[in-house]
Formats: sequence, C-alpha cells, structure tokens
Amino acid sequence: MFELLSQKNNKRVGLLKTKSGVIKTPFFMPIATKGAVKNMTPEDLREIGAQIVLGNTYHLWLRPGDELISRAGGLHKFMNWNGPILTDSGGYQVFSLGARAKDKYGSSGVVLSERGVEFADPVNGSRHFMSPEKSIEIQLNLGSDMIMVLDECPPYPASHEYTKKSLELTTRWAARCFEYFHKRIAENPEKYANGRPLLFCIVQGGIYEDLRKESARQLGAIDFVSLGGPSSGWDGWAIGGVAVGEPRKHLYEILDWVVPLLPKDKPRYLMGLGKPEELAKAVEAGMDMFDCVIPTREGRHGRLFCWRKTSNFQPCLPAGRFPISNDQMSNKEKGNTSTDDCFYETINISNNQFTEDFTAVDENCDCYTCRNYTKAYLHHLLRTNEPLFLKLASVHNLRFYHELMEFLEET
RNA sequence: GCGGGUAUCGUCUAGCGGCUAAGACAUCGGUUUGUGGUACCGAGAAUCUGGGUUCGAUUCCCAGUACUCGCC
Repeated sequence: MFELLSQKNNKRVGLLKTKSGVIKTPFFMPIATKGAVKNMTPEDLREIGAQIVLGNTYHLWLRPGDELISRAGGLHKFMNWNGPILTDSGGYQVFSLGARAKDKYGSSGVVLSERGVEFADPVNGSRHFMSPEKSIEIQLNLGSDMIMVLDECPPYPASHEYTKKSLELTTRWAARCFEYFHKRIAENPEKYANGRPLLFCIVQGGIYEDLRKESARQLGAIDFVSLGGPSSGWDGWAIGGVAVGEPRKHLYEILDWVVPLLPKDKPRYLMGLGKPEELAKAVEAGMDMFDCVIPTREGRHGRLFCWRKTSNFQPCLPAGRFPISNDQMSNKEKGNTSTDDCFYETINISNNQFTEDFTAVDENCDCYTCRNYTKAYLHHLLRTNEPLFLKLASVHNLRFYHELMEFLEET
C-alpha cells in the first residue's frame, strides 16, 4: 500500500496506493468538510495539483447523511471527485465545536463516555451519539479511501493526568475501530474485491513525552491483535492533538519523540497542520501527509502566500523557488515574519497599498490567478465582496501549498 | 413666493443644559492550524455657520445657509 521510493535523512518520498488511485508523498489535502472544497470545482483542484481531498464524517453524517451519500453512489460520485478521499473521524469536531459551543452558550454540549461521544448539532441543537463503530460505519458508507479512527483530541492546556486518561480512551476506541473495520471488510468481500479503504490510527498524548510515546506504544500493540482477517496492523499512522493552542515549539518536540516510533513502511499523517514552515519541517522529520484550513480560510479573508523573490540563500530551482534552511524556519517560528528570514511571505490583499498594484500576487507562481489577474483587481474584488475573489484566493493559496509539497519532494 | 420641519463621525441614527458625544454600517490595521469563519479582535473618525442666554450650549433663543415637506 505504501512504497518508499527514497529517503534522505528522515525525509521520505513515496507512493501511497488507495482504491481510488496512487498518490505521491509527501502530499497536502485540501479540506472539503461538507463534500466541497469551498469555492473550488474538482477541475480547479486538479489544476492546482491536488491529488486527494479530505471530507468530514461528522458534517456529512448530519447532512445530507451517509446513507443518502451511499445511495448516491458514494462520496466520490456525489461530489464528482474521482481521486482519493480521506475522511476525518469526527473526533476533532468534539474538540472544536465543543469549545465553540462553550464560548457561545457556556456549555460544550459534549458528553464523553467509554461508549463514545454525545454532542449537539450546532445548527439545530439536536443530540447525536457517535461511537467508534459508528464513525467507521459512516466512513465506510461514504466510500472513503482512508478512514481515521475516532479519537479524543484534548484541548491545550490539559494536565498530564487528564491527557493520560484521554489517550488511553483513544487507544480503546482505536482497538474497537480496528476490530469493527476489519469485521465489516471481511463481511463484504465482493464489495472490497478491488481494494479496501485504509485505516489510520491517531497518536495522542498532548505535550508530554512519556504520554506521546505511550500512545504510540499502545496503538502499536493493536497491530498484533489477531482477528483472523487478512490484515494486521494499521495502514497508516497519524499524529493528532497538535495545533490546538499550544506554543509552537511543542510540535517539533512531538515529532522528535513520536516519528522514530512509527513503522517505516506506513504513511504518516500530521493532522491539521499547518503553516508552510511547519510543513517543511515536518516533512524533514519524516511525515508524509498533511491537511489544513489555512490556505483556504486565510485566503478567503485576504491573506495570500508568496514565495520570496529575493533571498540570501542561493536559488536551487527555477520558478523562483529557494532552498529552505533551518535558520529560515526557526526565524519564522519566532514570529519574525517581517524580513528576509523565511522562504515565503504573506500579504493582506485588502491593505491599501495594493489599490494600484498592477502586478501578479506572485510573479513566480503558475496558478490561474497569478497568470491572469493583478493584485489591484484582487484587492478590488475583496473590497467589493465579489464571490470571484474567494475562488481566486483559494486557487492561489492552494497552489502555493501544493507547490511547496512538490518542492519538498524534489529537494 | 408663503408656511412648517430637519441639520451630530464617510453614511444612518442616539444623546436634548454637565461632553470624556454613544451605536451600527463603511474605512484602516490585525487574527485564523484534523473548517458550519460571509468570522473574530483592535484603531481612527462628527455636534452646519454667525450671534445671543447661561458658571457651562450638541441641547435653549435669533439670524444665515443647506436639505426637506406642504400650499400658491
């Protein structure tokens, strides 16, 4: 399922085979929470280089419903995307929507138990219960190519004691997901004759070294659960519970602790990340898969990513790409985004300085937006609230992220 | 031409003797990490002009000006 093509230090390049096609690693997944990448058609996604998109179990379950999507012929057909799809399990929504509801109503509406998680639909308040088995069932109904186990994603800060209990619950849920998944696959041999979805576990453990390692160890033990099925072990490993409000340095510590414990012959997914320099470092640390709302969400609000046109470092590639040094990244981590210290910069296209800037957002970018439109026009579209802006910004930022992945693969 | 009404941030409105003049939208910055973000945070920005009454006027009085309604 995963073929490692090359490895330099910890950095890997490989091929991930799914039932809907082969993906080159490392790769980035645009987020199609509700079955659509906001403002992007599948053709747009192909053009910016997307190989795969991420859908969300939680949202698609509530509406339109996984059974309806199944009757429609599966999520791929429903949304007209014939490439691979990874589905998130819903675990993160317990964290993110619970926190949102708590801010708004004083109560998260989330009830966590051994059996699973009960939560309120943010739209109409109706209550739903998701168990690990239910999450798998929904993802199978959607026709997902990569299925995530249901996990608990504790917020930051969380005590060592709470985090320990939480990761142990995540382990027990993961074991139930593993068993249920393989049982359902085995029950439908004809349905999966041409390939089954891949199942990923999620390492938790917060910012604590012992707990991160313990989480990886416990999940690894599930590898050896004998179920009599054709598969043993996880098809992929994810690191979750990062970028939940913790200081930035923890990410790199967590990668240092966890990555060496992950199987070398399985894809590794860093969930929810991140900023370009974070992705660059994570790839260097040995991670293969990423997803993040940053390029699309920030794009919709006017922040656009650009490769730096000048650099103290020697260019190594055409198209204005520059090598990325640890110095550059560490400067970026410190929040020092103002000077010549990083391989990219961002602009806020809504700022007045772009009113009469008739150049492309990034002259080195090959995206549809940069080939055809000026900063002044994008500035105007955003100021006048034209929907076209949302698409042009998403196209550009997603292209930047995919170009970053291509660049990391090449160097 | 005659009579009435109204003049407060860019806009629409609040305040009606104690001003440190309030709000919304707009403007200008910023934030966003497994997306119900068209969101969120912050900043700048005004009493039509000239007189009068008063310790003190955005507020009350007079005139001017502008806008507006009605009637000729």
